[in-house]
Amino acid sequence: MNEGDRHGPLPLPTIRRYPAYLRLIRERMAAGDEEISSAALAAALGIDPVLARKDIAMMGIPGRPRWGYPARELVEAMQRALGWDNVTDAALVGCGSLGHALVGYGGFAEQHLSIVVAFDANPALQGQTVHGVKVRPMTEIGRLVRRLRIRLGILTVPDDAAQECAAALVAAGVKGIWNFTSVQLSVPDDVIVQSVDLAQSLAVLSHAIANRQRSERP
Amino acid sequence: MNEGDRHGPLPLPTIRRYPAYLRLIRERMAAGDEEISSAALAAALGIDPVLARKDIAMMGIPGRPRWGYPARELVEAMQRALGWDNVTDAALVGCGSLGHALVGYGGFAEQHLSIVVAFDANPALQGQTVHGVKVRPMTEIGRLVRRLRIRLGILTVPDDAAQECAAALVAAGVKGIWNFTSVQLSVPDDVIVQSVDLAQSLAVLSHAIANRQRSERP
DNA sequence: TAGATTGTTAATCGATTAACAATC
DNA sequence: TAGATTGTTAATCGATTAACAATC
Repeated sequence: MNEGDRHGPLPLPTIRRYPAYLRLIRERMAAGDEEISSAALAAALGIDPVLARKDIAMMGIPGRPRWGYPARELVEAMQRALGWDNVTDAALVGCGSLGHALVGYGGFAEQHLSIVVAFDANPALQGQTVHGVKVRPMTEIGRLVRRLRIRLGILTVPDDAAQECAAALVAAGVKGIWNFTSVQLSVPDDVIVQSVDLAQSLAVLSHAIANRQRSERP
Repeated sequence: MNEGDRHGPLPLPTIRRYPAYLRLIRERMAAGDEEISSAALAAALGIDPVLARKDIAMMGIPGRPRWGYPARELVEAMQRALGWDNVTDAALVGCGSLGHALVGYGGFAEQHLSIVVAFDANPALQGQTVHGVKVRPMTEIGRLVRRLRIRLGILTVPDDAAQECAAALVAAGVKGIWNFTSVQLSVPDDVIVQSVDLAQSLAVLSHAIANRQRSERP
């Protein structure tokens, strides 16, 4: 069955693989390829080729047996699915070292994400410029986010300020929050929170290391 | 069935929830509580209480009907499962802005992770001190990591240096790599890679935002 | 034609949820 | 005792893998 532009929400694991597919396809296009096989995509991600084909089928892009899939169409469809066909303006709240790192990270351009304002509670930072972005006081979140019609907030404040800042972003009309704190934010149903939890990630790694060691010399 | 100290690898979703459980239990202990119910744990994480009970059953800690689970025992068992009962020394490779942010991040102390050396290819950084950690040239990875018996490497270099640095860490005896690049590292079977992929996380968020918008005004 | 690759349907697997029994 | 909470077994659900047909 070809669902074509069904435009419904896609399975999360599929979505998570799209950026890696995109990276590889762009590389291959730069090298002159116009078509790419599910085997090539799968090899790059370390997954089974059928899985790659399923992920592609979700977008309704047909492939040609013996040739593979049209690279350009794949890129366009994946970018559309991810909302990366337009630039998304974002507001960063919290200009500590992690906030600095995110503003300075060049990789977001590829994902059409652009941090256009930054906020911090520290008066010493206010007015300063971080990688071309001016730091404003927290009290201006409402006014500026609303005026710039920003839909995405990036939260890199200390844990104890997280809920309060999230509320300010939501009140200003943000529709999604990229949460780098370890607080479970409470927001209205129509706002989406995506958390990057370093403790979670580290837990998986250290559990695996600790466990291997135990089984090797018990 | 009570599996007790089975010490086998636990399901990943369970492991990922342990840090959040730990955070809450420590808070409640600080407030004087000595027992905690599965309902309290579940509420803090936004999950079903049975799921919390299953996660606890994995460690073989019995609870008391009408009382809950013994807080201290939970903390000890979870820390043991995560390998957080001892301090883990780590080496950081790549002192760009993200590397700086990680060295400066205070939260790792809670997880008994300690960054004890840092490396960078930039001669201008070498010899400088970042939050008390001296930056060394890349060429010393082998010697120092081996001498300090470091088992965990943190990779925060540009993508094109990632595989090379990973190989150096592995050659020096590292057993796990916390990978902040977007490269799929190839390492021997006995080395574990845990990746923090910001593009993946952002993809989930922007897909959700883009999708809601489409369904609201189609 | 032969062969590589896509596409589809069924089986498996793991995690979560539901239902209910056991216990303090 | 009554009631809250733990503990266990079965059902559901989603994603991946396996098997095989279709197609250029």
